[in-house]
Amino acid sequence: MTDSRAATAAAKRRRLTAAAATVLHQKGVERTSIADIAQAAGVPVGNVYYYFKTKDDLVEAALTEHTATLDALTAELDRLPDPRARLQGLVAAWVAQRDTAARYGCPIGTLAAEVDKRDPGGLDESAARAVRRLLGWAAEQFRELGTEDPDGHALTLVAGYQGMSLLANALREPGVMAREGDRLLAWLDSL
Amino acid sequence: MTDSRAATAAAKRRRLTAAAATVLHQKGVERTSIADIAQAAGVPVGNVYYYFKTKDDLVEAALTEHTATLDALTAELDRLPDPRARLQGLVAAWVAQRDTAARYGCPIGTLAAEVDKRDPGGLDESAARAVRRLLGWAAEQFRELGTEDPDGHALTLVAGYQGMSLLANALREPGVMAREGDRLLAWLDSL
Amino acid sequence: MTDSRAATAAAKRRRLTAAAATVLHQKGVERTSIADIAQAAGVPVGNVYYYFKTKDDLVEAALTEHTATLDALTAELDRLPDPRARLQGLVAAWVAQRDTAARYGCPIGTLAAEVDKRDPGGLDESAARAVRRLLGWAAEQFRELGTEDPDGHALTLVAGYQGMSLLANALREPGVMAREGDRLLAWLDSL
Amino acid sequence: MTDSRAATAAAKRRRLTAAAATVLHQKGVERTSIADIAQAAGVPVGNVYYYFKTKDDLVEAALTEHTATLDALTAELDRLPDPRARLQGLVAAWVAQRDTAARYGCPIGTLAAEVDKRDPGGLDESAARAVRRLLGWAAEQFRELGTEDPDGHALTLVAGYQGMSLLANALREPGVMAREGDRLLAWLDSL
DNA sequence: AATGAATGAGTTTTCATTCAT
DNA sequence: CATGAATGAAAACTCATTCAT
Repeated sequence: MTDSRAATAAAKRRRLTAAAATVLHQKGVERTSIADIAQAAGVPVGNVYYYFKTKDDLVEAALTEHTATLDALTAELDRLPDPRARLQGLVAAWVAQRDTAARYGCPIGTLAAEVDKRDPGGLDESAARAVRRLLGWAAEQFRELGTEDPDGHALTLVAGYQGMSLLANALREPGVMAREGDRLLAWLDSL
Repeated sequence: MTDSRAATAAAKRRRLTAAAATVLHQKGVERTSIADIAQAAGVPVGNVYYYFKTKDDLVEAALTEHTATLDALTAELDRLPDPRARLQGLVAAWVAQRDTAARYGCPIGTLAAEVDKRDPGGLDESAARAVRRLLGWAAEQFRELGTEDPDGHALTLVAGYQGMSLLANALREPGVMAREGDRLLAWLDSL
Repeated sequence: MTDSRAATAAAKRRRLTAAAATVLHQKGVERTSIADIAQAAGVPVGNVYYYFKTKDDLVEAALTEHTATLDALTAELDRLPDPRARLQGLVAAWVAQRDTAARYGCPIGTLAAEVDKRDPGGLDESAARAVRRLLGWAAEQFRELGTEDPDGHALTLVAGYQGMSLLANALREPGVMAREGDRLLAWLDSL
Repeated sequence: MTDSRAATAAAKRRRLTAAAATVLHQKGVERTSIADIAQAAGVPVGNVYYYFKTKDDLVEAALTEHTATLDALTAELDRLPDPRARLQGLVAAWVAQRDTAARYGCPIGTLAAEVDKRDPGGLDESAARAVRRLLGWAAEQFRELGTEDPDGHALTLVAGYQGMSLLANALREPGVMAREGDRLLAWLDSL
């Protein structure tokens, strides 16, 4: 009935969003065609536009998806009692993703960089929001930790992550993630 | 005759390289057409192919150009007697470029990220080389400074730069460069 | 039950027809999508096809609707005792619509012109019929007036209307309607 | 050499313009694809964009072409000593085109009507200019004739032409052109 | 070497129409 | 009857690359 239809439709939208998140991350926004995403989602090209009016909408959905993934991770970490442990858990998660990072970079970072070159239209803001979400969570942990200038520390942490992801990617060396990850862990310990 | 021809030709190649470096940085590789670069260089489109066989060649030239700019900077810094001062001079130069970084990101970093998504063909290697050049110079300074693990320190420094550039760009806030720049300076002082 | 259903269905059909008449006039046949008409009528897109098998059918309905509007006007004018007064009433009605005409042209005229370019299929005939209806009514008035060649006079009158509507529209000047309307009134007076 | 190349290029542009003028008139702006025009001109589709950046540019070129045709006609008529004869020559030319008008309408009139529905972008102005050119020439003749309100008379003449073209087209009856043409000739005689 | 012009494949987007429920 | 969803065929436009002089 309407229900099963709706369920199918919602599922398809989700499939498209997931496909967009994955493919855009791996191939980059400009090198990914709508057809690529459609194929990855198992949806006919023409039908994609029923769910997303423009390619930019798909990029935005991908950004939102990556943000949601991040939210799920931080929600999980929020269950830890110690803010320092939470931050270290985050770093550990980053390092755990080292192969992906070395191959494709950080999803949010690379998307933000690409989106920045696109015609203005609010996409930059979506990317900035994703980044701020991460910064905000980190700052909250530093605040709970009692660190002075929690925003500054959050910036340092996230910049460290983006920098190590970019270098790992440029050099195709997952080891960079491990090395810098360790340094960040030690730094967090020292606070 | 041959000389002036050669001079003209060399000049054109240089103009094209410079234009490529600028435009590719500002608009991104995928959003820049050969015609864009040709126009910026004041060279007819058809003529570009006498100097660069493919678009990838132009990207490579741009990468080389940015590396050369970096080389000029480090050569300048090499005249300082103190390795610490040299590293701090580098950071100061980065911070001085904060508006550009906030607008377009670090040239080498953004190009490396974009190049990574392109079809394989050695371009990645060019980007990696540019990154390694910077890492190498920094490591040398740390070595002269007597720091243990100079490579690791270089990695940390450059990752810090790439991270702060990316965040400044994503957030469109030059202030990020200043803030993190100060932190890097303090860190160098503490070594 | 069946009655109210039928009533609802008939109402929907009427809403669609009215929406088609308005939107097709304002946006033009080719620039109007079925979705546009559906939305203007408050009917789900998929449902439109229960009432109109093709887009051409909707265009035809719009043409019929505009003809009906015209019929209502001429029926009203038919109550005037003097045929000359009826014709002048018609001209007055045209002039009263001058802003709409300057913005979108005469509905029947613009639709006829567009329909003429579409694949053959009887639509032309619908447009021609609408035009002939107007010509016929006018000719009848001229006949009652005792004018010689009433068909010719009708042609002159309607051509005058179509011409002034087209010019008013092309120049976006409602004043054209007033100016030529006055001339037509004087002409009718002179007969 | 460059010359023959340039000649070829200019010729191609002319061919495209002529093809655009013809095809857009016959099939209408919205029903004509770039491929249609390219084919009519014997030019590969992709190459069209070297000469005309957008479809709108092609429409504008067609409008200009039709205006040029009109200019050629009026220039010819300008050689007649009597302004009344010039105006009657214009009407005669219209009537001579009656089959085309009955089949496709007046080029300028139909283009103006279609262009009016397109996204704004100056095309309306091009159409209005074409119409004003005709109006201006006619007004000049009436002025020389010593008629009072030459602008008004010009409007009446051109509106008459547009109206009869539209009706002839809608009814597919070239006879309308002849009939109304005769009336216009008589009217000019009576002034 | 220089250069305006050509080419053809690819991309995003729109839409009339159909279908499954 | 109702309706959200599907589909596939265009269409406009872009561009790296090549070619004829």
